[in-house]
Amino acid sequence: MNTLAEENYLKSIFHLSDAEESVSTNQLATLLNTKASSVTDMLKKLADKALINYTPYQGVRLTLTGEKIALNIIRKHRLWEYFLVEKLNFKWDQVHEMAEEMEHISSNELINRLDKFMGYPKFDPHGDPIPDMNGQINQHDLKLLSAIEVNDSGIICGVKNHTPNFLQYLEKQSLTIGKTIIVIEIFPFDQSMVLQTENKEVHISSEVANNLLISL
Amino acid sequence: MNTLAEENYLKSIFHLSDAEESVSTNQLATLLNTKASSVTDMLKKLADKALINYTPYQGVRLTLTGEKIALNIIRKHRLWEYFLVEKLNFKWDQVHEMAEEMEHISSNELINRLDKFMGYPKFDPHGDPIPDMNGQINQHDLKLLSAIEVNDSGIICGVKNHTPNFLQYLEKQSLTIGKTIIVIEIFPFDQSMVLQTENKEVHISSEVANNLLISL
DNA sequence: TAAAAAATTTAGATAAATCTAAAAATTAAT
DNA sequence: ATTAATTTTTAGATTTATCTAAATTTTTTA
Ligand SMILES: [Mn+2]
Ligand SMILES: [Mn+2]
Ligand SMILES: [Mn+2]
Ligand SMILES: [Mn+2]
Repeated sequence: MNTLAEENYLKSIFHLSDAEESVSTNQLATLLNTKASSVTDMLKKLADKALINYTPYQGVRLTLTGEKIALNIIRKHRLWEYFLVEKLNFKWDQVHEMAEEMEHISSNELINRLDKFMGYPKFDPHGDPIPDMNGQINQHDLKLLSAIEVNDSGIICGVKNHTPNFLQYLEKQSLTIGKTIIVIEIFPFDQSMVLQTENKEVHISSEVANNLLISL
Repeated sequence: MNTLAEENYLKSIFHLSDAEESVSTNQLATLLNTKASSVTDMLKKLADKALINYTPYQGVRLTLTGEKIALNIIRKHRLWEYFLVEKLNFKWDQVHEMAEEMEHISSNELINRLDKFMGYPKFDPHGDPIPDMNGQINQHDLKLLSAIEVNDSGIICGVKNHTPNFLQYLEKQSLTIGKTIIVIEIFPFDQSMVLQTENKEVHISSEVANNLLISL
């Protein structure tokens, strides 16, 4: 149906999209590790296929069809990540690259059966919601840890940064999905924070606080 | 490491190889649904990479490195087929095309964990042996049903033809892996056969007998 | 064993996805 | 409101895997 390159562009456009602004050529070039000229070429092709709305120099938005396809790829990515962690016992920092390949396995029948096999999980190992077969996402609203106050408490429900380094750091500090934390102190100098976790106090940088998603 | 096209060529060369003769350009073109000239181009590339021994006009053989790679792809193919049938409840005639995609997922760590997860199966849903992580195959020697005599009995252990049509036919006749059969009669006119299966007599064509592998 | 047939390779093109360098358009700054 | 900086697009190449048509080599047949 669509090539591997096209699928990766659609997924990236989806991830860069927000309600207000359209996605720029350079944003895509950065995320996809490619050159702006290559992006322009691909945008023309995706526009020809009616998967994006593209006005030269004005960036792009996904069409409804394009969004459906993007959500299906993300569904596959997250279900495979869940499989790798829950069934094959990989750590949460090991699965992203494998899922980048597996998300392109084409069969929807396969992914729907995998979904059933695992009991229809709602979130992937990084706390990201898994779209259902109709593209519906169970979106709960989360706050960045850096946006909450001293004495507030909450549950870690997601990460913004998915790099193995960050995930390994969190694992080591027991700052993993589902853990409850309380903000004990915020140092105004560098916005670093002291957290009370289930068994100990942890001092984290603002960089870390900026990449942890909390449900209050 | 190797491209998808390269992997498919290596696998095809492996499947077409036998002890005596080398594999010809045309054999590969037929199996891969491509043109002889395309095959020649690829053979040069694989020879440059030292994955095959190629003498123009004389066909090819895999090098030891090439064979290792081919066996690893076949291992992945068969383990994924086993997964699809045993864990996701697909029928044996539904899994081949999906496995054609999945065999190219690169991680060996993944495939080794999948192997463990499933309890180190020795044969895929079609009775084909699954190479272990060192490329060792548990080869038991099977005979074509068409090569055995009246009153001989045996167990169905494999199929030579893997098309959905053939597999669906076998399913319907209860001629599936593990079933015991006895040859009741062979008609000299067309080499068709009457078999005694566990619950009934079945009359099969020589075409069918030519594609069923039996252990005596 | 020479001609005919078949198999294989070479030459030259094409489509997809990428690149560099240059041109054009947009945005920001004086 | 010009000029300067930034962003984006166009033009022209490159790489990979294909293809068709023609040339070459091998094999078969008479
Ligand atoms: Mn991921
Ligand atoms: Mn994830
Ligand atoms: Mn198969
Ligand atoms: Mn099989």
